[in-house]
Amino acid sequence: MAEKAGRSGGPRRSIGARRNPETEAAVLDAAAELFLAGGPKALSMEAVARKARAGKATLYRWWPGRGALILAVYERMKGETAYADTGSLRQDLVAFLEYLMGHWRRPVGQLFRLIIAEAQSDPDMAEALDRYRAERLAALTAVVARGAARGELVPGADAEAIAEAVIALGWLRLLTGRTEADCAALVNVVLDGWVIEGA
Amino acid sequence: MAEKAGRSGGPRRSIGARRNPETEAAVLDAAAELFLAGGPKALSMEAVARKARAGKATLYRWWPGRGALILAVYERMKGETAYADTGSLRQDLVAFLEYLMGHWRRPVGQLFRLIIAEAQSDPDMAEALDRYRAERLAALTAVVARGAARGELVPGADAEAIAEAVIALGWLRLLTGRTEADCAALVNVVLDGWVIEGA
DNA sequence: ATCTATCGGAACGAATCGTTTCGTTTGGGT
DNA sequence: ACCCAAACGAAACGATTCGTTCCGATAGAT
Repeated sequence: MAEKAGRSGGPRRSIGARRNPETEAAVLDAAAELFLAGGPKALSMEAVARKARAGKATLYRWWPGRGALILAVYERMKGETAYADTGSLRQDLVAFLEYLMGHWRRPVGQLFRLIIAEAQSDPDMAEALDRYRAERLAALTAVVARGAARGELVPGADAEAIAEAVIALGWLRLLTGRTEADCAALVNVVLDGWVIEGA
Repeated sequence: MAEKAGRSGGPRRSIGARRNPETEAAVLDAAAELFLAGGPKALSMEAVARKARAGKATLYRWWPGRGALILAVYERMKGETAYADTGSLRQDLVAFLEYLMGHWRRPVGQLFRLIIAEAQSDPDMAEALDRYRAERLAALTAVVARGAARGELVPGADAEAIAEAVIALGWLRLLTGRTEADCAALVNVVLDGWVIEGA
């Protein structure tokens, strides 16, 4: 279960007046394993410290609280998001949504659900989530704008609004546990008003 | 602060082998006041029992846990949802979304955010939320279908998908603290693909 | 009159939180 | 080469919450 210290069986010691990477890794490993095994409430500072064989003082030295630790685990788990460029806006959006849904069917989806949940009461988490959301919205807006530049959309279409609607559907499906979806149909609802069918 | 017992200053006693409505009211009042004053984490079973001058055993007798208590408070705070019938589907949806957003700008919106958050880790809460969401989705789907029956939509339009998209935008805005929105624009993004403009 | 379910109150053990203290380890500044 | 500062694990602290379990008192139901 990788509950032992970094290398050998002995406990990790200080490596001097600087942060010990083994400790950081052990803590993040422990947090991820606890979350995957027991869900959100299993991820407590106490439990993480125990499993990682780290002192609580060490945890609070590097992560201000549970929220920061969750974010750190997420940053470590999430991969790069791919934004396809198929030449067709519709296909690009379907590919994005299918990637997103597939991604969220994995443990990282549960973690993202937890982040959204925590953000409803933790201001720091809310701010981090908002940054992340804005970043994703900007990237997807660029995809839509690219399609518009190719002349795929009627004039006056609001690229950001379209991107936000796609993201909104993704969030709703994630939060209500319905990530098995017909992504093409979901995209159609949003997009059909704006595409030039003949194109 | 209405922390005293129901009528006079004396503590509430049992009124016999049946539930005391004053106790129920005092508990729900206390829970609502604690939430409004101190946010989600202020609403603990302990604090509610203290403020309501009720025994914890009494709380757990009537509400299995924090989740059930939150739901009870929400049921008491939420009003009837109005579904306008203006004769125009677009106006109906805009009216719905404006009502929803206006509603959510009030404390009940914070409470609904909390319910969504708790539902991410509490199965009972998730089930209650899903029932509520399905109910709202059905009602809004009926509004869309009514418009379709009036011939406002192109044939083949998926009323439920359109309704879900509108709801998804509402949720995203609520969860990210952006309930001040141009509801007409939000509706347009979803609806423009399906309306028959000439109608 | 007895039964029974409720009420407030108190206490319980367990768990978590966030902080603090302690002794040890070791790199980096002087 | 020496010593200080910082990181480390471990343990303990008081406070809070949880969910349960007793208790004596109350008063409708039978």
